[in-house]
Amino acid sequence: MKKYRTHTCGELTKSNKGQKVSLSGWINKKRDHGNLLFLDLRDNYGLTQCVIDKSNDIFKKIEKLSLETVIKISGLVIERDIETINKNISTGEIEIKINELDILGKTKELPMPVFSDQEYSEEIRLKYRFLDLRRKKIHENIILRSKVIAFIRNEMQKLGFLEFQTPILTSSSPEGARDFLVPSRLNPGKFYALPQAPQQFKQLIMISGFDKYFQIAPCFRDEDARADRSPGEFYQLDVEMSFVEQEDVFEVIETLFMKLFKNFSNKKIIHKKFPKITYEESMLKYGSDKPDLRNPLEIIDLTNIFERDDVKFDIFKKLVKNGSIVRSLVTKNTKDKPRSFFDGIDKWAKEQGSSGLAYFTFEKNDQISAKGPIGKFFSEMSLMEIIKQTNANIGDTIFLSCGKKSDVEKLLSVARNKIAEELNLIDKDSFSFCWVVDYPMYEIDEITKKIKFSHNPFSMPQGDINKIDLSNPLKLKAYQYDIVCNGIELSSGAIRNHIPELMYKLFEIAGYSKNDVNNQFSGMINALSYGAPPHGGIAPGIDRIVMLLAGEKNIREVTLFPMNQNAQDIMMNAPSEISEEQLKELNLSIKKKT
RNA sequence: GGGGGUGUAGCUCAGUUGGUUAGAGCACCUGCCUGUCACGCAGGGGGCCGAGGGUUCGAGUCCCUUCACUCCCGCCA
Repeated sequence: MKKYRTHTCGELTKSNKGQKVSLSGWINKKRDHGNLLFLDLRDNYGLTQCVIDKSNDIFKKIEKLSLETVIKISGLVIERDIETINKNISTGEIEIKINELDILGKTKELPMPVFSDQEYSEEIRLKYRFLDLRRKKIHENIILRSKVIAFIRNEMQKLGFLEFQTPILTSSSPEGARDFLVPSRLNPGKFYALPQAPQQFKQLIMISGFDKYFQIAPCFRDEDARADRSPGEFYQLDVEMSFVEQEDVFEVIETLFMKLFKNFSNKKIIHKKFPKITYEESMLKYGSDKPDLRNPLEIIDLTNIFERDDVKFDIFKKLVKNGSIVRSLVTKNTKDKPRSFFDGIDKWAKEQGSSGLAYFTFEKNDQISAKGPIGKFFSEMSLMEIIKQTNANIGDTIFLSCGKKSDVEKLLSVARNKIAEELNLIDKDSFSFCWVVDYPMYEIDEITKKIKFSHNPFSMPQGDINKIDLSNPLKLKAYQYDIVCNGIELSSGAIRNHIPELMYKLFEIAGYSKNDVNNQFSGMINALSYGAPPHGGIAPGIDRIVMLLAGEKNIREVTLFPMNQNAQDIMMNAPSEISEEQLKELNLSIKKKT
């Protein structure tokens, strides 16, 4: 017989009736009736009710045990009377009549309860993460994460992909996020960088002839946190394929995601074939390159309306004359919504740092008119034109934002979500995937006004490779794509540029000389010169996939040991100071704060 | 770097217009209780009201500064 247990706490049923068993686990809950005591024992697998009465000598000892003590109990499996069966747990038909007890691990008074539905502050949860992780919901999330990763590995292998590990200590690269740096002892004054993604390595794997690669890859970026973004580290399903075009990558990912989401969730997947939306269209209709397609609202440009003489709304007209744009959102049949609803939206918009959202509702008595604070500024003809352009009906409301293009996009993008939430337009029981394609190769840096890569500098520009027109770089599109689900960006990817001469030209536009490229991407550019296959890939975020499947809004709910917003691990006390010896060995000195 | 929210018992929270000795539930301790499954009942211990300064006869409450956590913006090829 095993030392600690014959069964787990989740497996005994009435078919085990009469057996002498041993269970080990945590005391989840005690119900002490004075002469009779119930004790719920918990382990990874479930709960089992154990019972003891005062006729047993160890009754007094058990009474004194506090919750979360780890014990081993032995006793007989008893079938419960029908009226005392607990249907909520798998072992609810039976209980164990305790006759032996071993205390395996004592506990101090708990800083946070384990068995409770209450919510706790992040601080206490992260500090005592090992207690937090005993709680049901997050415990199950972490198990789900394990199963999702196992499933992905299995599917990828079935699709013919090979899993490889790439270096964790690598070189810093100039593009992209801030690097985490590691000083080199053997090379004083020099630093390794932790990979932001195995980008160059996965391309090198293709050039090495392995054809199809994947990895559950840790990625490190020293950027500020968000609810859906851990500070420090996260995991990607890193994928790269040789001799492929964009569509080949899409096919693999769609196959995998359909299976994955069907297997781990009951929510419906709205599109069997994921729709493709161009970057330009997405920015116009949704104000964002990660649209939530569960949301039926779409943004429509109405700048032209404010160039008409029969529209008297001078604030917008003046702005439009100076180059501003006007875009709108239409809500269906909202004429009976109280004034407080509309003013609430406007107030909210102002809180977002904008100048607010103007609005009016279409009415019809003798003629079409607009009701609302700015309604009087519009002639009937202009209203009819708005109705034509927006497909609105009488009774619908139109919200207007005016300003600089990027500001209008940003505001209406969040307003779209806000208004849809308020009107309950989003089907929370579904997944809506889409591809965002045709990203521009370059964009203007708003601060330096210089041309820079808008995404990945290694992407292949669209068009015939041999005669790509580089004279107007801002018009150049790349084979660069994102996959989005429910407004969450899961991944971006690209067909890579495998032609060194073309790469030099593209880098030159972004201000890198041939020498810069040779120095900063030496490994890659060198390898591309020795026979590189056309290749491309993608890297979906594992944490965000699990978040979606678990129905969580915060990435820490699916991460075992996350850091807090200031990138500290308050349980392990990281980051921490290091000794003088260590500094000396690394040739470093710390500047004292002034 | 900027903006919002929060901070009161081990935990989750209440605390009126500034006014007696700062409360509740859970947890902990003591007692009672043989069918509970969020067991019940009675009692008890536990507070630098995040910190510092100010206004006031009097501050958990008002003002200023500051710290921590969190959400958002910037940032995230």
